[in-house]
Amino acid sequence: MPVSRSAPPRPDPDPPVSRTEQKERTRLRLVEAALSLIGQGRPFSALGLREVTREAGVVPAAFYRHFRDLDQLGLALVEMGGVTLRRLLREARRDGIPPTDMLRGSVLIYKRFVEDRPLVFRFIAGERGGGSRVIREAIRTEESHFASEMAQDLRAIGTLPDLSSASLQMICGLVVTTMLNAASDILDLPAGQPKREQELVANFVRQLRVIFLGAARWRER
Amino acid sequence: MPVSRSAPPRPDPDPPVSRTEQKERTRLRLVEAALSLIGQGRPFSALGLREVTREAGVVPAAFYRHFRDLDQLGLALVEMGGVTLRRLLREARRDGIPPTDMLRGSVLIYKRFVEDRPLVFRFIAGERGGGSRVIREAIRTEESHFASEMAQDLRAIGTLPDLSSASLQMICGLVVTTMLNAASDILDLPAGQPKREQELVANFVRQLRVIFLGAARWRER
DNA sequence: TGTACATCAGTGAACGCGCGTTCACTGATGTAC
DNA sequence: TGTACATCAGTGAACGCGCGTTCACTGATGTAC
Repeated sequence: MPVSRSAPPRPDPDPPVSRTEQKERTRLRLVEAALSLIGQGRPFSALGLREVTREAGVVPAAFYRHFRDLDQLGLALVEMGGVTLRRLLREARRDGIPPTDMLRGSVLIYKRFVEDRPLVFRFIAGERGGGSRVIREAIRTEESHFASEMAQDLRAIGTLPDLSSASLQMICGLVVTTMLNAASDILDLPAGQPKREQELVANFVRQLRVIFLGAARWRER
Repeated sequence: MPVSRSAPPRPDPDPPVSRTEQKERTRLRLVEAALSLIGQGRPFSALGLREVTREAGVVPAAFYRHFRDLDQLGLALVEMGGVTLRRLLREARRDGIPPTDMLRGSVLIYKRFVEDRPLVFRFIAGERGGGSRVIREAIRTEESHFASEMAQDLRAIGTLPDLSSASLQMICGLVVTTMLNAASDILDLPAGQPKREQELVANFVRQLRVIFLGAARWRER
């Protein structure tokens, strides 16, 4: 396919990739290779280094330019999960939540996130209980940060004004585990069962409703 | 150590082990070897067949006399978990629960079970989200049976009489995930931190209280 | 009860294979002058 | 701008090792007569 001789020099047909940039890309490919294998149903804790590099299309030794071992790659995935969750909150805050059905609104935002980055959620929900110790701990930390932020947001919009911060945190913790559990259930559905999926979502909404009903009646001491 | 010559023939010094009996014992040793490795912090999904047989003190090939592969051994562990949970309910039923502080009473029974068979709980809590598909599904099934049974018990003792069976089931589902999550947290505590542990248990009790408060206010439709 | 044969749980050796890690390398990108 | 050298992300080959699985076996338990 001949190219017009008189074409002006395009600024960046193949934009000059700096070394750091190139490195960053490879790193990302490793991370996404791991996610892709998780997506094929393999638990992260059972992945092999060679398996990941193969999927990423690099030679095994290249792995070590980016991570000391698989646990370190796992921690990068935890970090991604944390970023995703924080984006979720930010988006919910920005949109404002329809006060008429705040709960269902939040769940729909959440559902969109889970469907958007299903593999990250599968990773988090999967390794939360069953990964290596260091990864479990990292996920716990991320979860509790998320719960704290959620508690702050609830406080800011004046939900449950009578609760102490500690109680609000405790309740958000409960919400978070319920959320992650729901994600895990939804992701395990065989594709193309919208009926089952709606049921699961409805059940999830009901569970959250129970929690918030209880929270509203909660009395300190 | 000399033995009295006139000792009557003891009935079963080394009781005659039938072949089936012996086989059953070896099978149990395999199962417990897997549990022991889990107890050393390794996720079940990352265990190897040779690793398990080594721990059990048999030759690798012997494994195949008992299980087709590791997944089948995993299913045996799920089964054990189910049995443990059912025992838990039975015991709670038998003891009757002090009506004054039913919730804390139940939690203490639960805590005893978790401490009694920590490895089974670690396995369940760990593979629930992150194991192979077949094991995840088996655990889900076990969980939902447990939730149903719990719902029946609640109905029988007249708790939450106004709720439909579906709602009761939904709420028990929430209770079960909260329970398993608490088990996972408690088991990850470094040993000898009774203070942290009490906190976790207290938090767990509070979360259940919130759920039951909410359940009491729940109105169908 | 005693004997001869069948069963089969567990053995031990062997297999081919993919694993994680190391190493010296190469060649494109970056830097100094 | 041009040149000479430094850096270092990714390569390819090699290593020793433990893996899962197979196989013919052995010897104690079980069964038939």
